[in-house]
Amino acid sequence: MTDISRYPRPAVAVDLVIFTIQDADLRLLLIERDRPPFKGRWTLPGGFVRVGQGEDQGEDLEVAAARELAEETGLPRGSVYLEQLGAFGKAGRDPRLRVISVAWFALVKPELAPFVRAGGDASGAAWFSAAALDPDALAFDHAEILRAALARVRRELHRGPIAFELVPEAFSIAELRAVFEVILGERLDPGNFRRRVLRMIDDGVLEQAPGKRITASKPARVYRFVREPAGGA
Amino acid sequence: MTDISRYPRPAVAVDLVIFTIQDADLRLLLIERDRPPFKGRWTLPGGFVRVGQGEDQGEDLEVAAARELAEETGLPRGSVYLEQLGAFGKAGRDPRLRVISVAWFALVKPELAPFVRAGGDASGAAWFSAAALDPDALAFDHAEILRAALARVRRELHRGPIAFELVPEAFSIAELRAVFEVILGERLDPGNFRRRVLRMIDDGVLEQAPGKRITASKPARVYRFVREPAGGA
DNA sequence: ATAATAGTGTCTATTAGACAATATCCT
DNA sequence: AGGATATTGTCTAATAGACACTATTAT
Repeated sequence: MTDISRYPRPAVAVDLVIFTIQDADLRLLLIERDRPPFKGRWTLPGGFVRVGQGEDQGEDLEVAAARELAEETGLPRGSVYLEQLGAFGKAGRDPRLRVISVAWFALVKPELAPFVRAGGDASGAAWFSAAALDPDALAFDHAEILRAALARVRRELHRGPIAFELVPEAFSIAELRAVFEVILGERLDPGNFRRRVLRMIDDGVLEQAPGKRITASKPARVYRFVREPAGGA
Repeated sequence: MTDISRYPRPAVAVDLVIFTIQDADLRLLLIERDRPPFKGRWTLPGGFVRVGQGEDQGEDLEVAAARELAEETGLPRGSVYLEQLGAFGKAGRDPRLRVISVAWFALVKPELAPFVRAGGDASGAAWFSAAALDPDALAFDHAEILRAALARVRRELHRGPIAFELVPEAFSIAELRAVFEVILGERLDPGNFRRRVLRMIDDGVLEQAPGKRITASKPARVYRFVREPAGGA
């Protein structure tokens, strides 16, 4: 307890569970490892937190997460929702050395997803269907992290802004419902779901947006978040 | 990206927000710092994660939290509820060196609280009323951690096991209601609250316990969690 | 007897959910 | 015209909340 700078320290990393919606499917971005350990296996994108020397203490934890997010996706900072999941720090989770990872989940709006450099590139990054993927195929303890992320997203879907971060600026009720359905993994009644959304309009959370969404049949109205608070009461 | 063991690393600590209920009041355990920085100020109990050398990677993150909890309270492991809050890692949060802290909250059952070595001891530990305490009086960024802990406990009070961890094994409905009231900071209707609890009996979550709770007037029935699942359906 | 708290009853409003029916637009 | 989806309507059950009332015990 005397000289705290003398004790051995763990490396600290940030790992990201980056979700998006594509083809009415919940997907996440994975990276193929090109070196041992777990060479050839898929992992969550991530990296080490930059820690300075002496006076400079380095970057904030959240800045590290945002930096990795920008590096891995190529998307501008602030354009993607980012929230901390928690710290994962079992001994031995990285066989090389002691690493404590702070995990985050990110939500990429579907219209941005095509700009993410993933796919045929040499980047080694690709989108995977969350439903089809076996978490245990991931390297390190990333299965545990992924499961926690899915549980968290499902749990907060009803209360928080999660669904709205996975839908375009202006969205139809059916599009929002599709996000709910694919995350929860169950069909929702269109009529009942519509009522829930309409109630948010009464509450001043949403408003009608200009334009309509062309579908296979009758076009649907589109909605968006209200920008300025309605200044009620 | 080549030799990951070469980069500077942060120190990693665990900090604890240890709650209990005493005198119908939500309290938390604080420690008075006996050295700079922040000498004489109060802080959340905590300590550094033990990281080994070479083969030995040291203790799990959760083990570190449980160890600190046992050390600071003197209570046996496993007797106190412990849950992770998240990682706090702003640069400069500890002026001495870069420290990333993983915060946890703990819930001490009221009948155990008297055994915690706090009070007149030389330990420098004491219980503080959560309502009366000004979080900004705490050292480091512990105000932020405390606020997050309070928000989390309030948010999960309705859904999770939190309230039941702050009440004796066998508890009256009024005692459980008092926990809700002191955490939420508002009065709850006794009749309506009772119905909520009774519904949990229908659901097989609670059952009547032997004995009664003596009050200033009419004694109250006491309840407890069911041990064996009711094996229904 | 009285105070105090346990416990019950009742009424209203809100919400979720199942499900049917109608409206509107594309092809 | 026919198919598909948006949109509306209706009914039931569950729940929260306000509030009045009764029952039981300590003093």
